[in-house]
Amino acid sequence: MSGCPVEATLSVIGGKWKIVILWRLARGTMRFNELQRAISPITRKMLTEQLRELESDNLIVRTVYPVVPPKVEYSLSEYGKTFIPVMQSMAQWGLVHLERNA
Amino acid sequence: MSGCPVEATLSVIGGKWKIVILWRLARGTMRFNELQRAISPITRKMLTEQLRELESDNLIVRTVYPVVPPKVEYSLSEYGKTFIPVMQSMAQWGLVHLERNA
DNA sequence: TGACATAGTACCCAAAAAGTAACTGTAAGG
DNA sequence: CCTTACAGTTACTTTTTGGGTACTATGTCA
Repeated sequence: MSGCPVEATLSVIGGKWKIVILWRLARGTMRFNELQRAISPITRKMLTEQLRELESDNLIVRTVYPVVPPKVEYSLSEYGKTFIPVMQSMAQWGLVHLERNA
Repeated sequence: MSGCPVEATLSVIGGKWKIVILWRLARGTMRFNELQRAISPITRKMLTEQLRELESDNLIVRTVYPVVPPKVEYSLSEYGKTFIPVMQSMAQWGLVHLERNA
């Protein structure tokens, strides 16, 4: 919107849960309910919304298996993987921050 | 809250404008109205709130000069400066993202 | 026959975040 | 004497966000 790179990043990961979701998926593919349990107390509604947005930004890939009960897997796209270094630098700083405020 | 380093980082910079403010201050000290003009359309209220929170997290320093009209300067604290690399990696990724979606 | 599991959607309401407008004090400049 | 500048604060309204509940489909298991 503004052309500022930092704001561009924020617009993609601005959602309350997006980075947490991406951070989980960085460790590997997960199913919907798996994500929900991992990130609790996120609600199904919020999880769905955030996943849809991440998908439309091409950061994650949604794979539906036509089975019953339904099976849907989420994973980072190749593009989404380019975001891992950013999250790593966040994690590193967060670690220091946690120690500092311990 | 959760002990997750990424979430810890998010809790500090979660405000809508915080990173933008920090990113500005990374280039140097700024006065209140200077910041407001630079970050428009942020409102005075929001700017005040975000600055106060950043200050109480010790990321920025507020310096008041007892003159009329008032003069208040904001700058990154030493601790705040440790966040610059994180913002740089965000900016880098944002640049690629902007090009990709150009 | 009936419950269970998965991955959602639809709708309504409450809470939180953000915006708006008016007000503060004081000195300088016209 | 009236206006402008700065750096806010306060009260009120609006918008956005998030939560709760109920509902969907259908194959398997008991």
